[in-house]
Amino acid sequence: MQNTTMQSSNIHHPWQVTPAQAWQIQTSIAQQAILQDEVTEPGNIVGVDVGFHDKGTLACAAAVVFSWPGLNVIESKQAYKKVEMPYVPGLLSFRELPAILEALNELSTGAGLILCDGQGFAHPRRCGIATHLGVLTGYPTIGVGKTRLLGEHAEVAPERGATQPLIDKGERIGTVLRSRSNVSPLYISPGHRLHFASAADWVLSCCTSYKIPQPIRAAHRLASENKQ
DNA sequence: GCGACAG
DNA sequence: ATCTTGTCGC
Repeated sequence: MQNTTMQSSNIHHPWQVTPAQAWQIQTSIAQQAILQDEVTEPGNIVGVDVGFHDKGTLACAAAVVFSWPGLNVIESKQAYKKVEMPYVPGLLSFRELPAILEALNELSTGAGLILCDGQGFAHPRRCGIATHLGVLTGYPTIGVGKTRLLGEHAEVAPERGATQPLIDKGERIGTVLRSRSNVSPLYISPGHRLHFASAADWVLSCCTSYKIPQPIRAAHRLASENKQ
């Protein structure tokens, strides 16, 4: 169906954009995100992250596939891409997704569930990097932030597994999760095809002895490693 | 106008 | 994100 006023050609939207263009794209993507639980047995859980090299001019994205619940590495790929956008709070996906999408394309198998560094729904326009990646690829995604972008929450108990809802303007936007006892908590929010509780459950199931879930931890190491 | 501000 | 060694605490 032809519609010349269509404002949401997601699949081919540009990556180098002005803030105004980014907001329009994010608003469109957010409307397409599904916040209902659609993940039962993921088959595998993929961690993705980006590291910067050559004084910040080159991005290296890594995608590491883990079995679940065994959490063993099944496959890992890297993709290098020149950095085209600066880091701007709220527009992280435009800077990191191009490289991440290439790394994901290198995988020989599809993803059952993807864990991303950063927020998902817990975003000003409810379109963090996890949401953006989920809607573009169709894969279930979860945003795992090491720090807060926005929202308020009560103090989280110090024991592993403790949680508190993350709230913005009276609306729930995520979960603050203590993934390891006595260590600063993670900010979890659904990206695509998952709800709040299950998103936190999946992340916790991937946190063995470290604060950061294994898939993201592995992707972070691979994306940031010094090569020579 | 003054802070806050994923990676 | 990135530049970087030792050190305090469970």
